Amino acid sequence: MPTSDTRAEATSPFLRELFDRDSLSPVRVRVEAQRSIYATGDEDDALYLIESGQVKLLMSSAAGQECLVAIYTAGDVFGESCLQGTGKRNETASAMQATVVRRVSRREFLAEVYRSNAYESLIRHLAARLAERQTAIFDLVTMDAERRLAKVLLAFAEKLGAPDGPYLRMQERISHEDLSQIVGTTRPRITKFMQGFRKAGLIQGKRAIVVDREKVREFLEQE
Amino acid sequence: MPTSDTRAEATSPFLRELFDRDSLSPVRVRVEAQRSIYATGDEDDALYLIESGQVKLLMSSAAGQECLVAIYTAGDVFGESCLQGTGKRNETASAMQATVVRRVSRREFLAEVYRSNAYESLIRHLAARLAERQTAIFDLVTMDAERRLAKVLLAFAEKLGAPDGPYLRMQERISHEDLSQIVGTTRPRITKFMQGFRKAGLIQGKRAIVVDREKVREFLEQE
DNA sequence: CTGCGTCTGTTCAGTATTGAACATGCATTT
DNA sequence: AAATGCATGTTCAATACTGAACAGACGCAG
Repeated sequence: MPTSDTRAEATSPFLRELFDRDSLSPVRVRVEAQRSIYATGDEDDALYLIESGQVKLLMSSAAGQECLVAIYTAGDVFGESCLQGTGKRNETASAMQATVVRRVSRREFLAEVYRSNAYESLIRHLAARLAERQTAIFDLVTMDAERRLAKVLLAFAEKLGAPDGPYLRMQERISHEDLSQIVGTTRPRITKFMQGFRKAGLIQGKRAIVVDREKVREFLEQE
Repeated sequence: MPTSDTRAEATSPFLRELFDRDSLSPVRVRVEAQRSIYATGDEDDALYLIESGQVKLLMSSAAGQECLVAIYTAGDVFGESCLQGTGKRNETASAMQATVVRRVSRREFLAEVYRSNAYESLIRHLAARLAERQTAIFDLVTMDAERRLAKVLLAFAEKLGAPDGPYLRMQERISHEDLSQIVGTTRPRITKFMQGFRKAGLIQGKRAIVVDREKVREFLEQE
């Protein structure tokens, strides 16, 4: 019974802390909204910590098809794909709003992991991300689009939302367009589902989305 | 343009070698066809090397829905999910035929990685698996079922097949049922697609599937 | 060589999903 | 306040997909 936070993953504190070490010399980079930090095919051999803002990770095909793999926010580390050691990115990281990141090269990062004997933590982290992706695959194969959307909303609410009675209030908006690229369906479909959810009381509001944790869980339970 | 071997992943030689070290004391286990090596919820804290046979990794829900995440064969290492350190399995590994595996506990495995200073290799391996899963997600979100099937066939042929002219001949069969759980569609659908592929010359034969690498690639290219 | 079980082939009605088009709403700029 | 631009809402015909049911083929154990 997979219940992981599909594509709204938390970063383990240890990874975050690594970026604070004096021995590292992270470069602080400010990125405009809609600008990419790295793109498919780039030779970018670094990891990033988000100081503020929001970043989406997307894969795309030559034909222009896109899929949103994950969204990261302040405190998250992303760019682990460089740990493959191929030197090339196979996805694009793009700022969803004005964002500030700290950048550390793979070599420096790994050297610091070595110095602090933190390999097992890093391995734990990667194994956990692997499990999350695996759960995402399971969801795509076995659940219908509506359910997948509910799950994604719940995941984001739990990651980004502030408690508000039985609700979780999300400050950051996610466009229907983005949601469709996460869920794997079309934009009009998302609109329809969202309306249904609103009617059923699973979510509330338009500007800031407010999610009723329990009701969404209930919806996901029912066969 | 993701082109990884979706769900037919090769194991890096270094991982395989680790299982040969004298300092490790792997337990050799013989598993009957259709028996599971570990199952969802099990407390199984080990990695496995396949000596002979074939293993499928599947995730399942309480409702009985299943999804085939990966297939591993002789020489592959699986069970990395234990590296999360939760002590519990969140997927099931099941022998598709009589299979012999070598089992090494996580602690022993990591100790050996430490002794041989091979952390970076392990990290590379995990990062690569992560990228593969990511590609699988992309495929599920952006491609239709027929294309996904073509891709899966190609991946397996390249992993398991022996060259035979322009073809790759697969000794091991994969049932339509299994394929449907990989691709995320129904069994009758797979049958239909396979017939279409046969007509178009992408594949040949019934017993042993024979795949025309080039033709399948062509099919995948065409938008 | 017979029966059994498993896998493949086939059909189909019902449903879900796509993709394209157009309409509306809501901020931001001028 | 009008104009602009972007996100959401709405519709619909065409298509893809599901799930269930049944038939045939094949391999294997008795």
